[in-house]
Order: sequence, then C-alpha cells, then structure tokens
Amino acid sequence: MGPIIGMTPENRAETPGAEKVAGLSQIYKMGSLPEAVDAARPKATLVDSESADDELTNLNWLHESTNLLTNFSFGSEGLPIVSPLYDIEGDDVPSLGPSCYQNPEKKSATSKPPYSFSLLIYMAIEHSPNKCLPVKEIYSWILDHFPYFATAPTGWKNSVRHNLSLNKCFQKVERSHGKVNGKGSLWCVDPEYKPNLMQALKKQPCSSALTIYTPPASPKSGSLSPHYLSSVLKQNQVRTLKESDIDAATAMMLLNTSIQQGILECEKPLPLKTAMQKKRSYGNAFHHPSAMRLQENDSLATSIDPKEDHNYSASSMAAQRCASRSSMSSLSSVDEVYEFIPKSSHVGSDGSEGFHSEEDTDVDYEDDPLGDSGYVSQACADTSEKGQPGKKMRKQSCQEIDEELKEAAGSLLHLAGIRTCLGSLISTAKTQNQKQRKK
DNA sequence: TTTATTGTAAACACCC
DNA sequence: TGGGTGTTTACAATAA
Repeated sequence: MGPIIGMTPENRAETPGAEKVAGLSQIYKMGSLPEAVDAARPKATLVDSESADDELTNLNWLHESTNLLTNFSFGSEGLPIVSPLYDIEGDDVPSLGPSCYQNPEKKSATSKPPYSFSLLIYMAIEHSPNKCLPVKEIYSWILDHFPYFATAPTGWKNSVRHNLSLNKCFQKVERSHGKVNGKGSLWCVDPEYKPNLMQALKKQPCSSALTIYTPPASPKSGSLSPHYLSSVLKQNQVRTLKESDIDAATAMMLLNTSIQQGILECEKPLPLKTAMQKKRSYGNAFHHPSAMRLQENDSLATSIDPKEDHNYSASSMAAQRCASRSSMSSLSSVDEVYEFIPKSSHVGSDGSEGFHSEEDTDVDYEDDPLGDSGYVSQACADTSEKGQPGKKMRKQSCQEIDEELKEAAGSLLHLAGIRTCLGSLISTAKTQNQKQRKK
C-alpha cells in the first residue's frame, strides 16, 4: 500500500550505517552458525551430537571468547558499565571511537536509528528495571532516546507491536492481578534469544567500539543512552561465556525438573490457540528441553509444519530447536533460568495463559526455585486428579521417559566434563605457546 | 535468482 | 463508543 515510509532507498541511504542494518538477519541464521556467532553463542550444545562434535573439535571459539573477555568491564553490583557511543542527544559523545560515529549522532534525531525495531525493543526492555515493559513504555523509551520517531509517522508503533507479536525474541507476560495497572501485557526478552539479540547489536555499525570507551562512572538506570545496548551486549556476553561451564549443569537441572512437565505434555497435547503457543510450535526458546526430547522421541507433541515457518522465525527455527535442545545453554545464568523458566513454561503447560503473579512466583521459587516450581507440582496434581484409565501405562511410560532423561542428563554432564578438560588443555597450551613466543 | 529478514500498512478482535 | 493493545496477513525493499 503505497510507498513504505522509512524503507525507501533514500531513507536507508541517509541512515547511518543503514546498509548494515541487517538486524537479526544474522542471528536468525544460527542454524549454520559461523564462528562469529559462536563467540556469543552458548557452547553446551550437547544433544546435537554433530554440532557438539564440531565445537569440541573446533576450538577457535575459545580464542574469540578470550578476546571478548578481555574487553569487558563491570561496574559495581555487577552492573555493566555503559559505553555511550551513540548519544543522539548530543551529550556524552566520547572522543574515542571509530570514525563511523563522528557524525551519525548529529543526524540521528532526524534520520532513522541504525537499529532494527527488534533491537530498539530489546534495548528498551533491557533498560527497564524489571526487564519487562508494557508496549506504551516501549514507545516512550524509543521516543525518548530516538527523537526521530517523534516526527515519524505513527506506523512505527504498529511496527513495534508487530515485532513484539511476531518476533520470538519477545515474550508476553500477563500483568499481575488481571491487568489492574493499565492495558495490555508486559513484554520481556526471551532469554534464549538474548545472545542472538546481542549478536545483532554487535553487528550494528559501530558496536565494535563498545569495547573501546569506558565512561568514568556507572550510569544511572534512568539516564541510559541508547548505547545501553553496549552494556547489555557486554554483560550478556561475559555471562554467557564465563558461565558457560555451568550450562550443562543447568541443563541437567532443567531436565530433571522438567520431566514432570514433559509428562504433563504427554497427557495434554498443546492446543495452538495463542500466538505464544504458536511461537512455541516454531521451537520457541521457552520449550523445555525435556519437552523437546519428548517431541522428538515420542512424537507426542504437535508436529511442526514447515509451512508455518515464515516471518521472523523462518530458517532460524530449526537451528533454534537445536539450540534449545542443547538445554537452556544460552541462558546467561542460573538466575535467568530461575526467573524465566517457570513462568514461560507455565504458560504452555495447559494451553492457557496461567502466569503466576509476581507474588506467586516469588513464593513458589522460594522453596525450590528450579525444582518444584509451582506449576510443575500443580500440573502433576492436576493430572493425578483426573484419574484417567491409562494412568498406569502413562506412569510406566513416564518412568521410561524419566530414565531416558536421566541418561541424557548424564551425557550432558559427561560432555561438560569434556569441555572443561578441553578448556584446561587449551589454556595450558596457550600459556606454553606464549612462553615460547617470549623466548 | 532465490531466500531470509525487516519494515510498513491494514484489518480485525479484544479489552478497558 | 473510542482508543489502546495484540494478532495476523500481505506486500515491498534489501541483503546474503
């Protein structure tokens, strides 16, 4: 319908680095992930034997990881130090940085930001204290930080919503207590896709300068520049890399805790009613690893129609499935597992949007954050109450599944051990190599 | 040339 | 009833 505002060649040409605004195009190709993405991608791809073999034998990523790690810094309380490289408001423009940022900040108020909507939303959400924002707040954040949109046609809001809905990176969370505080839901970043988003950010025109400039003081949360992306990138990369060794253990915990979840899914195939469930059917990151295995091994879950692979998910889905199968390895930390898994899994467990309120989840996780999250026990209770005829058989098959998952978990730990050993060997080799060079 | 990604527009439904 | 929100579809532009 008519010319697409902001998408004309003219607009793109005037947008700084617009030719590189591939956005998520790179990260969506994780199926054939090259070494570049490897740096930010979790390494514990344990289930996919091929990729696991590749990664275990190809140790290039270790060097990249080392390089990355050397460039990160953190402020107090573990908060990342923001590198204001691209302040559209004109302040805090660092003298350091690549030449590509000599001018863009001056134009950005009137030209389109060199970030895709996905990245803008990501930045907005990550900028929020709770890492969750309603659409309206996302609008506000974008408007605040990218004045371009203040004068842009209102279609961009539609684009934001469109992105939120279609982009798997974003997860809708129902507000507590029935949307008392305004319309709509909160939107969060799917932790599974954080590395992807970070990679996309990294590929933005001047993100390479992230590691160059470090401001003297930690920023206040309320006054972050758009380059909060840099901090997000740094933080998550570091966490992903440094804590990658716990991924296998995390995966195992998730496997163990999700056994019952998988059982539940055996009994109740997920209806594909909501978009969230649709996302899940695409291989949503919130899929429990066990559920994935159950789908693959037992074909109990809804099959995935390749025809549905379109828009914002497309080719990445198969890769994401692999990534998902590799446990929640891309979760940056146990904390994130702690925070997201129960909620997200809860949604799909019964096909309804059964999010706990924040209070509920707090209570649930206090006792056993990873293991007996409320929904799991509740789900089991639900199934036990049904007393269906095939209960015994189901129980038996569930025990088989249990055993199978335990074996898988053992394999995960085994591979994790291999990784650790390899890491030690490599670091030793590197040290020796450096010594030889010195000589 | 094909495919995937991204942006935009529009229609529709739902809720407050 | 109107506006905000969320979903879906379609199409175009662009990059790989």
